[in-house]
Amino acid sequence: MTATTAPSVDMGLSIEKMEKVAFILKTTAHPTRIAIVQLLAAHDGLSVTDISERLNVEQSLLSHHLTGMKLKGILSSHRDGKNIFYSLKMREVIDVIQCLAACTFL
Amino acid sequence: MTATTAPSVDMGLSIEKMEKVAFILKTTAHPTRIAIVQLLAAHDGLSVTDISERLNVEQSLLSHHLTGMKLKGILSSHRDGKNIFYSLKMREVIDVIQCLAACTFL
DNA sequence: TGTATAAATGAACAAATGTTCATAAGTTTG
DNA sequence: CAAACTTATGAACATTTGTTCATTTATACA
Repeated sequence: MTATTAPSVDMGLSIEKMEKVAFILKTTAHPTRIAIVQLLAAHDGLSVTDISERLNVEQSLLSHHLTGMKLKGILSSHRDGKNIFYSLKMREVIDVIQCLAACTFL
Repeated sequence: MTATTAPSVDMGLSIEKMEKVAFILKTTAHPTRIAIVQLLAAHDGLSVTDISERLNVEQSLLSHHLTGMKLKGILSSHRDGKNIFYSLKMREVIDVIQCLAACTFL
């Protein structure tokens, strides 16, 4: 994105809120990341290898996604021995995905 | 995105659905586009200049967003005289935005 | 201590996105 | 038809995002 001012609106959502919404949408809008959210929604606290195997995504790439999502507040993690376990921090994200997933038109 | 296979999952959402969800999230995940959706959710069928003025976004840039969103099935449009009026086609998108917008933690 | 295992990191690169600017293409009206 | 107005388009460019690969860091365990 190049230097630009956010659009101004008179309506429901404030600019800041809109940007936060956009932020959440963006950080989640990727097949792998959505799969991660879903997986963790069902089984909280999985190790990287767990996730990697279940989703069939290569270690390094997965790690990039995970650390990114953690950085952005979507996930949290803690080490236990050799493994690092990830969990959903921002559980609200699930709602959005379920909401869209439920759409019949898809 | 470079050549990659989508992650496989055993869970709720199929890969195709997940990609469609990602698609919707992505095509909407932008402050201006979210603002457009919101605006059209409230006032259906606005002209480009209308939108441009209300959102304070430059004509050409807005047009790019609008035609993109139309191309992707989010919006529809029809010409009436000099003006072209845009409306929300995929109204489900509103739900997602409202859902996120309502989140108190934002 | 050395080896294996688990995960993160960083450089390099490819591709997608967002933006700007100038210009074209329809439409109305004098 | 020409001038004014409304919207689209396309090239150029900057920025961001996604991916790969090689390497490093951290931990466990023989």
